[in-house]
Amino acid sequence: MKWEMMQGVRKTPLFKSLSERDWEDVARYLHGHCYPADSYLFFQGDPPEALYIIWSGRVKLVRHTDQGRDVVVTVLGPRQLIGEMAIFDGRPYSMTAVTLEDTAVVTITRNDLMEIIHRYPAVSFEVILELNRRLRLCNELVRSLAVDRVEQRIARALLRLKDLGGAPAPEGDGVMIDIHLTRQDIAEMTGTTVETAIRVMSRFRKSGLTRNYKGRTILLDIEGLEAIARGR
Amino acid sequence: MKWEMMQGVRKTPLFKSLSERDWEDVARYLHGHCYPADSYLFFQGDPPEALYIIWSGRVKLVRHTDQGRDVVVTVLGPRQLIGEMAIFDGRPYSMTAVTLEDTAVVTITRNDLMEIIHRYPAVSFEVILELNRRLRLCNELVRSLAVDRVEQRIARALLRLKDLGGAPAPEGDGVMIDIHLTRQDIAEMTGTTVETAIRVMSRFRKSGLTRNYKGRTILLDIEGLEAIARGR
DNA sequence: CGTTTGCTTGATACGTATCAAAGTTGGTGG
DNA sequence: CCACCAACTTTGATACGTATCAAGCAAACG
Repeated sequence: MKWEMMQGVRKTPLFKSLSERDWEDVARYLHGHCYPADSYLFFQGDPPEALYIIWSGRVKLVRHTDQGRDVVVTVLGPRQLIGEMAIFDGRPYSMTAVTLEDTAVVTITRNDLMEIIHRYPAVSFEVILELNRRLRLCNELVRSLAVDRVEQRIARALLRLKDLGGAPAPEGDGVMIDIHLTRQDIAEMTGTTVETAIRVMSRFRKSGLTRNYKGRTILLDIEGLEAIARGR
Repeated sequence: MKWEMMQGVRKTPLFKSLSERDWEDVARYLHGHCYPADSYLFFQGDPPEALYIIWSGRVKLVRHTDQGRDVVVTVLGPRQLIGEMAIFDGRPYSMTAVTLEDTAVVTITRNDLMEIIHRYPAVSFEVILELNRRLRLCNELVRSLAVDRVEQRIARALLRLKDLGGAPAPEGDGVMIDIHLTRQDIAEMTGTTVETAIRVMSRFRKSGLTRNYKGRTILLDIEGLEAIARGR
């Protein structure tokens, strides 16, 4: 595995508190992999094999339902973990992980991770913090789905995506969400249908809140979107 | 604190793997408290003081929104933890905890718990498993809110409540949900309004799926409810 | 008791899903 | 370079589920 990649992983919250010596021990368990866009890291229902740490690229986590409709629970980027849940309790992955772009990851097998956790309490504590973070985000999502209208939920989703994949807009001003997402993805993130997502998005565009640029969305009026996210 | 209470807490997943000696050490940090029905353990926004372990009774966790509407994220019963999230990352409680009945709890202050976690890795691992469980439930809730109709969500909620507070029906057959919940609570659990919750509940009753008994709900046709929960 | 709290029903309005069809874009191979 | 195909986007018409508003009723309670 490339050296820079190792250094990146070493600075991950999960491992940052390890001493140099302990880190060298842990590093032996790491493996590097690359995936092209639109490939699957694992499927919902698969037995948990490994923990993934994203090095570069983005991955979406999709929850499938009995009858067709999917829910995109979250999109993850560099330094974030995938598959922790299944790893710890040993039950099958509860979602499918799909790359949105070319993606490089570092993996640790379930057995190795378990060993690491029991050997290094500091890692264990970081895991607790990470699960906590996820739980807070998830609760927020529940609240939003329960009480907000589609318009608010989409505004919220855009703002969240800006934090994850925001970059200065390539021309003019605003912040570009540099992640390839279809309207279908946005619909599935916000629990609505493609058509409704499209209608809302173009309403945003016509109001000057956003702009499109080569398939990406540029946020022009963050405050305006925040006002909508809060409910007008 | 009463001895039987201590024994109960000792058998909690969190502590069950401790040796007798370690347990005696940990037990010094525990405190017992009692609350009448409809009282508050803490409010959303309060700084995190303590972890609560329910000894008897039920507690609901409510998330307040900026403009009035609330969401009941979950209902918890004996042996379950409350407040872990806030404890670990130190941020304010993200929800309000309200007792639904007379409730006895055991508490551990934040500082003490942190110390315990760092001293006993086994406890730490149990915490990870518990957060995991919560996260899975939360994701399931997200999926349900995103794609299911109110009828399905309420059916699901009833089935979940049965697992939490189910008891053989006192007369006739069926399973009684022995938790005092208003229609308002059910509405807030499923992200709908009182009126709609009432309409759905009485439709269930008229179809012979449920029955009312002194303010409690008795589930008569579990399979029928499961069919609705899966979407007809 | 009167008052509060929770339950119930009905009429109406609005948001969103659904179905249908056409326009747009990007990529592939001839 | 163009033609073509598939995937994605867009718009419109309509139907349905649910929220909202309004009012009456029952049970619990101080």
